[in-house]
Amino acid sequence: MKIQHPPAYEEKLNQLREYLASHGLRNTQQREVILAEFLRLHEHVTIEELCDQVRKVDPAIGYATVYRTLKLFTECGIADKRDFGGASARFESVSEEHHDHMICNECGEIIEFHNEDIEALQEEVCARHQFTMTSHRMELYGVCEKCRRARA
Amino acid sequence: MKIQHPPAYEEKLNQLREYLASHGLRNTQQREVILAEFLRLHEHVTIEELCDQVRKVDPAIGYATVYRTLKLFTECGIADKRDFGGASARFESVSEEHHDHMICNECGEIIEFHNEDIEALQEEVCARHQFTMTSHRMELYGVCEKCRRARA
DNA sequence: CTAAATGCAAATTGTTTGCAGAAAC
DNA sequence: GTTTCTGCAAACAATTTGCATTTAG
Repeated sequence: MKIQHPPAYEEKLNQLREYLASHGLRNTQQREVILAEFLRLHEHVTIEELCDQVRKVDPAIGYATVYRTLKLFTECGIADKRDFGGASARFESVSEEHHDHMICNECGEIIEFHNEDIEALQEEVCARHQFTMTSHRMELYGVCEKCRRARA
Repeated sequence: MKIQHPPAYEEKLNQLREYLASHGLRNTQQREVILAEFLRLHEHVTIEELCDQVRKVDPAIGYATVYRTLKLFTECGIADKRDFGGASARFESVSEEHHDHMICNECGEIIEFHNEDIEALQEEVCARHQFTMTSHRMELYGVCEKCRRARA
């Protein structure tokens, strides 16, 4: 049985292997499984969600390994740790195009968006404060269209 | 000995009392102490920082009470829970003028700013997605002027 | 009086770590 | 072979909760 890999898998796997090689670290089955399932899952995954998914492929993989592996992914630029108020942190895969989030307070839906004008203004604000920005996050909280309708 | 109260204390205390009254809750000494010290402390306080401060006034007040009280403050619109990556959450007092934050990755300094143009664009983005925004947060991470100089 | 609030300690939850055995290189 | 990695369980840290006691209304 041939395993179906998610779209960017090969590319990210190479990225991972390069990082491991150049840091004297080793590649393992677990890391490949976690990478595949991480990429397969919809964005903004919780460790717990990811763990559940990973265990469908290999039930022996433990929480600690998933935590350690996601930390590794973050270091090598594959994943990004995000944190929307909820109890546990969320991770998403790093993509070329940066985006921000709208979060529905009612159903929890997360909508991504990107706005070049806002980004430009952020740069401007930083320049004014002599601040060298390396990253940013913006989250808009509220009620999504669906929930607003459901209310009425 | 007359206790010196922080600036907005009377106003916020009224706000608190109104909320308590209208919800069948009771006002207590502890709540007033915590309110006073919360307002006195610089913004973006950790529960632990606040607890230490509160205990200078009344050493018997416990962590649990501070936690419970800040949750209460959040509900009645006096405090706002923020969360910049660090281990524990931070609270700041709700002020009329909304602001966002720049956080220095090196020294941890938190700089506040406000930009009307960005706010307007956020509204625009929401409108486009039929999203009803109730609040938002924006954080710019990077290196502040002081640290950048220290590097060179 | 009565219901709500407090303080304590124990419980929970998310995350990290130490260590013996397993797996990469 | 040697060193890193894994899985487990124990350790940790932040936060919450149960309960007997105190206190506000």
